[in-house]
Amino acid sequence: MSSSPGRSAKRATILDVAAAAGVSRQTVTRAMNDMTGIRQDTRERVQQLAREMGYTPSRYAKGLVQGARTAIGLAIPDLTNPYFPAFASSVVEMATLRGWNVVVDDFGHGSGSSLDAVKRLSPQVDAVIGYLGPSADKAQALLGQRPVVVLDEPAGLTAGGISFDYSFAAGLALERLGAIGSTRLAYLDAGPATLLSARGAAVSRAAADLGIELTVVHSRDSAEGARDAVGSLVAEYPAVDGLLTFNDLMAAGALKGLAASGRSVPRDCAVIGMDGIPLGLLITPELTTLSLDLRDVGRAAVDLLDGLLTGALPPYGAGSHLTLRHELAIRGSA
Amino acid sequence: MSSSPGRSAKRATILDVAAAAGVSRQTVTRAMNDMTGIRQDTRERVQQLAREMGYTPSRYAKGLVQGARTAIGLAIPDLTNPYFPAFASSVVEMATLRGWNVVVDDFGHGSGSSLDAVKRLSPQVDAVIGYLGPSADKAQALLGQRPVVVLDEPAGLTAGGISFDYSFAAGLALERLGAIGSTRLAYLDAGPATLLSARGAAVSRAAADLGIELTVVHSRDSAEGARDAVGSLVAEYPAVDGLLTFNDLMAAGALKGLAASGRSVPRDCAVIGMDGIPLGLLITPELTTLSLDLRDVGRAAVDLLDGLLTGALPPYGAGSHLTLRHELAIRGSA
DNA sequence: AACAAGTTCGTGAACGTTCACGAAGTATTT
DNA sequence: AAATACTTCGTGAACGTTCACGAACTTGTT
Repeated sequence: MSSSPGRSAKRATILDVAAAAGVSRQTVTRAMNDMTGIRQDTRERVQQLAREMGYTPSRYAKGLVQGARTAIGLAIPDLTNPYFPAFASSVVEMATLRGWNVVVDDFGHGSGSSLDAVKRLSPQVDAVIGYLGPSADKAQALLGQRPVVVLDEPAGLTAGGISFDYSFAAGLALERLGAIGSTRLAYLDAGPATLLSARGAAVSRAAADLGIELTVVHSRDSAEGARDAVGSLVAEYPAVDGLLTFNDLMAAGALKGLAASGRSVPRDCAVIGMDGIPLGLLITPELTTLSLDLRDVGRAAVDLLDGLLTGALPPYGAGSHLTLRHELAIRGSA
Repeated sequence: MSSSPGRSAKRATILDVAAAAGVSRQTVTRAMNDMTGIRQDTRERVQQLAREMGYTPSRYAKGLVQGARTAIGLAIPDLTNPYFPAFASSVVEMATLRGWNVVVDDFGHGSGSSLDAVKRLSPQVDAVIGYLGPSADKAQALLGQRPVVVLDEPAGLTAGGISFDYSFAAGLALERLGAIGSTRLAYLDAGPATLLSARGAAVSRAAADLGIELTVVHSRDSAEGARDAVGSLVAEYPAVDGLLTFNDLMAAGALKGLAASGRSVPRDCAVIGMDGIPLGLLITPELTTLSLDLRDVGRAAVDLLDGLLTGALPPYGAGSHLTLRHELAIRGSA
């Protein structure tokens, strides 16, 4: 059926090219890899022939004999949320510095869970860094001995991990809101209303400890979701004068929601985001946020993985888990 | 020197595990891959042993015998510019649908050129999609027979390509600016002042054709660069009342620059961006832009690559190059 | 013309795994 | 107790490449 010329069947191998050129394997190797010890005209003839036959050396055979280049997998929930590319960018940079390749899998297209991502990644990589969520332990099991660095989950489930001190962050935010006189506070969490995120839990606890009234509302993890949720929030709870959000993207949406409801930020209602992505500096007002240096996070993840891969760091041991702290970046919104 | 226990030296192979367990290769294979035909207790014993010895099957050997999974490389100038993750997200999604893996390389860390990225990618992938710029032909040479889909470059240099009809886009933008009464126009290009980008050339030509006055200024391809450049622009050319930018990120910066200079958008000066990234909806005013459906771009790139890989599409032939058109998304800024 | 030195090329082995098949052992039936 | 069926395991071959080494050919020197 296919009218494509002499295709399919099987890929051409080095032996096919050698036979066609009337030379040996080794000569073809020399021609393809620009090695020495081959006459110029044969080199060109072989290269030409290889091109015509559509020959490409098998990276598997090559890797087998030459020893492995290390490749790591990066499992990301949603490249559409600007937090993750910022993180990914830093991981890719640090990995490239070490000569590693990075295979990226984005499991946010409704196409599945982090576990599916790890399954797809598994045959191609020596290790994984990712936001794997609660199924991190299953991912580790899937990868066997290969190290995994999980972000934003409790220690111990995987070989390595990085988490964040949300109690600390929540304290900073509540302190700031108190300082500027906000007393009727709300927190906008990501995810279904039935489930409180780790960030949400920390904020609730911190508020309770300080005896501060806090309304918790929920929306999808997106700017649009946040905008709509904030619209409902101010309708039901008009007195709200301080808002903390799950992340910066939702804070941006919240800003739009507040504007649509005729509230001025920060005069009527202060807003604090979380994570400190560059987007925060482009919106109006500029976003006050609990900031994280994403380059540091990426660097820390890759450093950890490096230690795990070389064996310098004990898996599951001390030093293989890191806790980072946000700092408060005060800008226009609170 | 290293005090890590029994590490380094060489990776454990399947034979090491087999010897340690007193069984054969094949039995280890059966244990590791959860295959049938093995007793439960030997399976567990082997798995346990493998874990202790730090054994991980070589993906090269596995790939060699099982036949290749296809992996594609994605070469991106700068993951920090929100345009590229939006594009990357779509490529990753489409590739995942086909069961491909995606190796991402970001060459924007000052660490080098697109050619370096392709060099790093080459040993790991079967094909490349990327914004390779003018050195696309060299990249193709590097990859030999393997297909390359280049974005935003003229046809013919590589096996496949996708470009954009900037004349058409420029026409749309100038028409809109005319319709809302802007007559003293400026265009903010990315890159050094000595070089006019393809986008810039198209805008200049369109303006000349229409007999419209157009001032061209330059800045780095970043929001900050654009903000500063627009500050200088309004200082030197106070009458400017319409601004077109290289892309949306720079438009966002321009908006900040105009605000800092006390100009109201769109009243004092209208602004039109390019590419239609989601960010445009989060800033104030919402950005009028020459919009591209980035999911379409990613889909088109992967479709093209698929055709080239299977041989359904002739390399360098008709149908292996696509030209897409922007459409005008009218929002608040113009 | 003979020898040395350099250039060009080819052959066996190895990389680590899975596949196809056959051998041995164990349970089930007659 | 023998025959059968099933379970568990092992062995040769193959995947496609590069490395180490040696053979053949070419050129230069005495």
